[in-house]
Parts: sequence; structure tokens; C-alpha cells
Amino acid sequence: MMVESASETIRSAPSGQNGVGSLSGQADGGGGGSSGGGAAGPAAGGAGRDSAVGADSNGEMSPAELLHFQQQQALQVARQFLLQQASGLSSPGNNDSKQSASAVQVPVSVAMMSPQMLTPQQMQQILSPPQLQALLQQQQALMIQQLQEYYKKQQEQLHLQLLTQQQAGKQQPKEALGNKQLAFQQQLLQMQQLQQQHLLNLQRQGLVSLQPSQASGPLQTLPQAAVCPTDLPQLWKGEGAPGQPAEDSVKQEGLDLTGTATTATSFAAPPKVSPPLSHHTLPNGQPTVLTPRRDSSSHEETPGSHPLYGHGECKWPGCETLCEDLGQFIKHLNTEHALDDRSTAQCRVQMQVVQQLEIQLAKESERLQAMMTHLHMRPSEPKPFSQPVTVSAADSFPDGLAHPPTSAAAPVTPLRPPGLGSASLHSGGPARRRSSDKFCSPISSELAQNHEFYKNADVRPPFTYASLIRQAILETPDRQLTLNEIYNWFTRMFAYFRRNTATWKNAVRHNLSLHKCFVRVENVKGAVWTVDEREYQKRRPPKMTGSPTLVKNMISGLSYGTLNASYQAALAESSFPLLNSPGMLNPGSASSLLPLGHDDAGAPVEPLPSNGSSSPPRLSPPQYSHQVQVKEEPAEAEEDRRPGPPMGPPNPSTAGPPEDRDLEEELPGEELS
DNA sequence: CGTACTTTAAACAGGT
DNA sequence: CACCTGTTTAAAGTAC
Repeated sequence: MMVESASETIRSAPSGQNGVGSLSGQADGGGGGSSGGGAAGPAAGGAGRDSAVGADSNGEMSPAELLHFQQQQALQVARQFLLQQASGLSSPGNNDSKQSASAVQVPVSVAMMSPQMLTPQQMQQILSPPQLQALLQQQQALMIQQLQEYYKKQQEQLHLQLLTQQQAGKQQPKEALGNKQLAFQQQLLQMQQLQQQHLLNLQRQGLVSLQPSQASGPLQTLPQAAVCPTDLPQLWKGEGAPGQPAEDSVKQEGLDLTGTATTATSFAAPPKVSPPLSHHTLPNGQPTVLTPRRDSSSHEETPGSHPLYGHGECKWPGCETLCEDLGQFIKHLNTEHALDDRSTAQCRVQMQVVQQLEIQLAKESERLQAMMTHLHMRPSEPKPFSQPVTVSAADSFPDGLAHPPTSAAAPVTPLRPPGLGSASLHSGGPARRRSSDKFCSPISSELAQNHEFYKNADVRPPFTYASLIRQAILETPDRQLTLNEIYNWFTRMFAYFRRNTATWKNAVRHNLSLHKCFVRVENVKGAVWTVDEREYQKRRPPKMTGSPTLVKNMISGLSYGTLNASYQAALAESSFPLLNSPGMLNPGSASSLLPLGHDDAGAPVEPLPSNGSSSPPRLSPPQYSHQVQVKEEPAEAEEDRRPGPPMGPPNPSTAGPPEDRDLEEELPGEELS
């Protein structure tokens, strides 16, 4: 509801992108109608304003203020980190030594924007190869640590908050607090999830290796005391899939309340910034930073470990080469991952990853802030230690982090970050979600992985309208949809399409009409649209080597879940000529190497069809071409008739096409998440 | 530079 | 008449 209003304002956004959008803006290729092309960058986003916070705290602080202060500190740490990143990246020579110190040297505004403004290319130009590598590692290590600390802080604060409220609550009717607590718990869980997801991603990319138990380590100290255990599952499940297994188990893990009174202690606790990094020079002379082993990898990794080495294999994104020992690994690292196009490409992708994470973080932080701010303002909320405090507006959103303007309107539904998709969702999900058949329908796999992400994040999906429409249609059992149903699918699946309706709907219609692959079939009840797969495939031939385009597309739509894919893409782009030659790709390898959504993204690999041993198996049965049997009765009359953007409250129930079947096994479950 | 592909915008025709 | 569906045309960007 409230969200609606915001949507209007954006109308002209298509090109402008925003926050995240900027990513897609430049890279998007076809995607974004990016107005100014890449040029727009630097000047455009002057939004980032950063006010030194904390000044607010004068003399004595009430608990509430304290909280805020802490939170701000945490945020600042995070922000500082960002700054460091930015400055570190932009100051060529001395990344190592100056890392922390140089943060200030970059004008804030620049720093704030840089993550998005600094194009990979620029980076490349600015940095020398070894620097790039070293930097990357360093930053990753840094980021991991800082993220962890940041989360920890946030969680502690949340805990404190909860405790506070709980106390207060004792004097109040329980229900009064119920909601708030729930909200907090939700936020809390979200944080956990986010953190876990980050770690997972990082881990997956070989950036860090840690034991599951450790991963959740920091979380376990979490304040759950105030939480009614029984609430949680529901919280997360929400109206989600009833049958959904315990994909949420993760979150519950943190429930043991060893947390106790992190309250006051948390304040004194944290050693935060500038973790002691141990530098160390590799044989090739490249300075390498070893992560200060906090909690993560210590296990299986010997002291002389390398961030990119673990479990006896190279953790370089997409590599996994086995190395018996560190020495061998280093050798491998220097030979295989020396500075070349491929490495830099991967580096670029990693940058995007980082940026994306930051954005995500910013969003969540902002939300949290808002929540806390809101609660603080409640006069009815008697503070155990002191009187209610009103938080100054300036104070409440100290984070200068560049968050997409839209974030305010972001749906409140728990956002399950994308990366999670592949990782944790898998565990819980039915067997049908096999990655193996992903390559059959790339877009779907992409979507599957990032479903949640696109659903909640206001990011333009890196797919063309045509491919999206096709996807929508293919997702249904009948492989046919009315226009309205297609609309609904768009809004349901992508937060991005919940606004600018006139624009994209027009585009959808346009595409339907324009592309031969979309066939309109008259039906009793009107007309439905189907996909003529052959036609669809036909129009791919325009060979796009897929490489660069692909990468860009991937990046533009970058989302955690795709990271791996992105890497692969980057890989393909720069130095796997053989991969680029369709001939070389057998489906098998293709699937494992390029699990991305090249569906529209250039379809480099797309084996093609002629009958496709590999291609859409699912499609084979029904003649997707002309004789689609038109469903007599669109069934979800109620749903598709609904004009309003179905957003906020996930009311998926209506939506869910029984998908199962054989087709895109991905959507089904999530539909309701 | 030309071509292909996308996206966005908009006009217009039929239907409801 | 307003709105929805579809169809077309045109312009502009991007990638190859």
C-alpha cells in the first residue's frame, strides 16, 4: 500500500537506475536502456552524503542513546570499511600500508559512490596487476571480518534492544510488545541469515573456509532469550510453503540463548577496526595478506594458510584445482591465477559481489535503524533505566551508505538474499531442484537461484523481456498465459516490475506482438499466449560469443546466487576460447561450467536445439509450437483479474501455478516463500 | 559503419 | 468513455 506511492516517482527511472541499478545501467547492454550509457556515472550519483555521526551523543547517554550510538558505530565501521575499500582501490601504489589510513583521503562523496562509480575497467587501469590480486584478497579478508563484526554488533544491539523491551514489557500487556518483538526477531533472523549467506557465498567462492559450526558461531551468542521459540519458525515460514521442509533450520540454530547479557558488555567488547593483517610475500613477490584468523578457518588450515587455499584445493573462484600443500598451491596460484584477462575479469566480478553485498547490508541496516528509531520514539515505552528518548532524525540514519532510493519502499517481507538460494534452499528443497538440468533453461536457473533476490530487491533482472515472458509462460503447466497472467508473473517475481507498470507492460505487449516466438492462441475465455520454442531458439543464432556480453549481463543483474556463474562467465570471457566455441561445449561441461542464465544473456552456450539432446527436455513432450492445447479455463480468474500490483503481502497462495511438473523446478517452491 | 537486438514511447484499432 | 489487448512504427542504445 504505502509502497505504491513511491512507485510513482520513479517513472522515469528506467534509465537512471538507482543504487543497484547503476550496475545494470552500464552493463546492461540491452537491458537498461541506460540513458547515458556508461558516461552518466560519475556525476550522476551525488546523492551520497555522509555525516559524521556520533556527534549526537553528548555527555550522558540514556540506554537508548547508547544503543543508537553503538549501532552507529557499527554502521560506521561498516561504512569505514567501504571507504577503505574505495580508497584502497583508488590509490594505486600503497594499498597495503595505507589501507586503513587512507580512508579519509577520499572525499566522502566520492568514496560513497566509488563502489558503483568505479568501473572495473577503471580499476584495472589504476591498479597494477599484482596489486589487484593482493588487494582483492586483502579486501575480502577484511570484508569478511568486518562483516562478521558488524553483524555481531548489530545482533548484540538487537539483543539489548530486546531485553530492554522485554523488561519494559513486563509491565505491559504482553501483546503490546508482541508485535515489536516479532519484528525484531525477524530482523534479527534476517541479519543472521544475511550473515550466514554472506559467509556461505564467500565460502563457496573459496574466499574463506570455515566450518559450519563456526559460521554460525557468532550467531549463537545471540540473544534469543526474549524470543519465544515457537514464534520463530512461523516467522520465517510465514505464509510460505506449508510443506517446505526445514530449510529454515539454519536460523533456528541460533536459538539457544547462551546469549545472556551481552548488553552492557557489548559496548566495551569489540575490537573492531583494522584487524591486524599479516602481510607476507609470496614467492613471486606479490604481497599477500593473510586473514587474521579469527574464528573461521582455523581448523583445517595451518598457520601458513592462504585465504585462497583450503581443503587441499585452490579456492580461487571457479578453480578448485587440487594442491597438495601450500607450496604447490602458491605455485599454482602464480601460474594459473597470475594477472591476466581472466583473473582481472574474475576480480571484477568479485568487486561486483562486494558491492552487492554492501548494498544489501546497507538496506538491512537501514531497515533496522528505522525499526529501532521507531521503537525508541514510542513514548509508551517506559525505559527501565531511563526515560524515553527521542532520536534526532539526523541521528537515525547516519549511514551514508548508498542505498537505493527505493529501499524505503522495499517490501517488508523477509528478504532472503539470493545466494542462499542455491546453498541453503537446496538442502530443504525437493529433489527436483537439481542443478543438473539447469542448463536446459538457463534463465530459469538464474531465476531459481536468485528468485528471492529479484523478488525483493529492486533490481532489474538481467533478462530481456522476451526471455522473461517465455519463462513466465513455460513455468505454467499449460505453458500458456493470458496477458494479465504474464503481468502478474512479472510483478510477482520481480520487485523491479512493481513499478513503472505502464512502461514495462507496454514493453511486454510489444514483445509479445513483435516476436514470432510468442503465439497467441484464442481461447474460449479470451486469448492466451504460448511460446513457440523453435522460433525462440531460432532467433538466437545471432551469434553472440556470449562472453563479454554475458559477463555484463551477469554483472548487471548481479546477485549473490549468480556469483559463481559470474565467475564462470568472466572466466569464459577472457581466457577460455574453447569455451566460447560452441562446438567445444558439450552439455555436460556446459552445465558445470556455465550454469548461468545465458538465456538471453547472450546464450553463448546454448547448444541448440535442433532437437536438443540437451535442450529443453521438458519442452519436448508437448509440441510447444502451434498445437498447444488451450486451457479451457484460465482457472485463476481471481488472480489475474487483480489489477493492483500484488506486492507487499506475499499472497502467493493465489499465484502459485502448480508448476511442479517437469518444468522449471525452481519456481515452484519459492513461489510462496 | 552497418546490422541485429532491445527497450521505450506512442499511436491506433477492437473489445469490454 | 475508460480501460484492456494487440499491433505497429519510430527512435535510441548497445553489441558485434
